Amino acid sequence: MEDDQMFLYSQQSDANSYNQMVPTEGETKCRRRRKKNKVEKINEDIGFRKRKLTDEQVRLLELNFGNEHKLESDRKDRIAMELGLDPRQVAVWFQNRRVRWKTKKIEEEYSELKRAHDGVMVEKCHLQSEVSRLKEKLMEAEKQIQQLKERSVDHTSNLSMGSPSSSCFTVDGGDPMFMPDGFDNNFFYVPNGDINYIHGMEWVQDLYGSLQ
DNA sequence: TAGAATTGTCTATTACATCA
DNA sequence: ATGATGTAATAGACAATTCT
Repeated sequence: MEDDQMFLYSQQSDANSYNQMVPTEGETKCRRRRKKNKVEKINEDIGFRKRKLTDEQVRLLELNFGNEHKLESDRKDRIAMELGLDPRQVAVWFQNRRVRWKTKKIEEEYSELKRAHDGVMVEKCHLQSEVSRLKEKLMEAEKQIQQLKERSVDHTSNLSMGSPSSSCFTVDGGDPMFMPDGFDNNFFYVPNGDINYIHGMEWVQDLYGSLQ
């Protein structure tokens, strides 16, 4: 029965039905909804039903498609002959197969992009939390620096009232400097003997600037 | 060389078969 | 019975190639 249907199909698929329909003059360019053509009407009249290709036919078509997605005329005729199909059927199968292949490829590319995007988003979250953590640390450091300055002012006023302090020293004959309790003096100590408080502040300012 | 015809491919859509 | 899905097939547009 299937062979009979194929025979009928081939009988109906005359050369005219393959030819490209050229739009007639004045015909609108927009797409119209397709109506049944002559061949379809004839097929309907004689009871022709669209049939699926056999597994073997599909297997061989897939094999050919795997080799080359495009279909030259000679190749189309040869495949059609081998499979007992109309060349037009082979061309249609290849066209639909290219569409499926392209759709699948787009889906795969989308999945890949989404995976990459998700990875970047996770990385972004990590970096944002790291920035928050560092900002908190910086604020804490600034608070401590402020406290140091305030104590410095207190010590200065105490000194002026004659209260000595072991944490007091001077830099190049400049203003007296004070270290807070528990603060390691060596933190600002430079081996060549140059004790430089200002350089220490610059380090903090640089750090702050890089986090802005 | 220009323009008509042909050919192949694409997108959009329809029609039909099959299955849950 | 029926809606969803897959796929064979068609229509129409367009570009490249061939023909006259």
